[in-house]
Amino acid sequence: MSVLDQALLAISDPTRRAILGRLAQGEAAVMELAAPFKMSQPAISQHLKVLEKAGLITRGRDGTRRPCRLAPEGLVPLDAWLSELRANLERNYARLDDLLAEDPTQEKKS
Amino acid sequence: MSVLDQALLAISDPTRRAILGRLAQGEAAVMELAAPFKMSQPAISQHLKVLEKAGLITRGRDGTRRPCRLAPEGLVPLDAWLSELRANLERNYARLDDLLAEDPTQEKKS
DNA sequence: CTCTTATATAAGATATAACTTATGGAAGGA
DNA sequence: TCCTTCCATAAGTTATATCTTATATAAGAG
Repeated sequence: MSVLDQALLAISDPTRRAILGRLAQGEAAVMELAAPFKMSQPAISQHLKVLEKAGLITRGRDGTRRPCRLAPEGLVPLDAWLSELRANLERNYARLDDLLAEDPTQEKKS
Repeated sequence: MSVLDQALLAISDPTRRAILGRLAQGEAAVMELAAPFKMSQPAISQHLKVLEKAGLITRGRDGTRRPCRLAPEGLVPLDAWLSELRANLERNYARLDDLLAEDPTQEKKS
C-alpha cells in the first residue's frame, strides 16, 4: 500500500480526522486526544498508530506521556495528486475550448 | 457515512484514483475505463458505483454505453477540510511565534 | 522495589471492502 | 425477432478495518 493510499485511508475515518483537527491546534497526549470520544483508549491508540504509519503525525516521549504532533508533510502526496488531477482537468477543458473555437464547418486538421 | 468520508474512502483506492485520472482527460465509458486493468468488468462497475455515490463522477447514457465524467464538485468537501486544518495550523504557529516573541523572563500576561 | 499513571499490544468479534463467476437487462443491428 | 454488445446486479469468498476486553510495558513517585 502506497503512502498516498495510507494517508487517504487514514483521513477517511472521521475519528482520525477529528484527532488531526485537534492536533492542528497544538500537540496533545493520548488521554487528551481520547477524551472527546466514547471509544476506549486502545481504540484511540490504534487510530494513532494508523496516523503515524501514514506519516500524518509524529510522537515523542515526555515522562510516561506520548505527545503527538501533526506532521503536515504527510499531506504532500495528497496535495500532489490533487494538483495533478486538476492540471489534467484544465488541459482537457482548454482542449475542448480550442475545438469549439475552430469553425467546425470549415476546419479539419487538429 | 458523510459525503467527505465517502469521497476519501473512494480515492483511497489506487484503482479508483487511476479511473479519476483517466476521466480528468475526458469522459470515457466502462469498457474503456476497464481496459488498463487486469480486473474483471464487474469489479470496475463496482468501483464506478463507489465513485458515483461519493459524488466524484456522473454517468450518462449513449446507446448501450454509459459514459462517465469527472465531477470536480465532489472534491469540494475535501478542499474545505484541508483548508480548515491548515488554517488552524497557521493559527497555532502564529500563537507559538507570539509566545516566543515575548520576553519570557519579563512578561506574564497572555 | 512497589504503586500508579499513561500508553501499547494481544486476542477475538463483527462489519465491510474488494474481488470473483454467473447471470440479468437495456439498447442497437441484422 | 434474435443476436450481440455494453453494462449492472447477485451471490459468495477472502481480506482487512474497527471496535471490544484483558493484559503487558514504560516511566516517575514514594
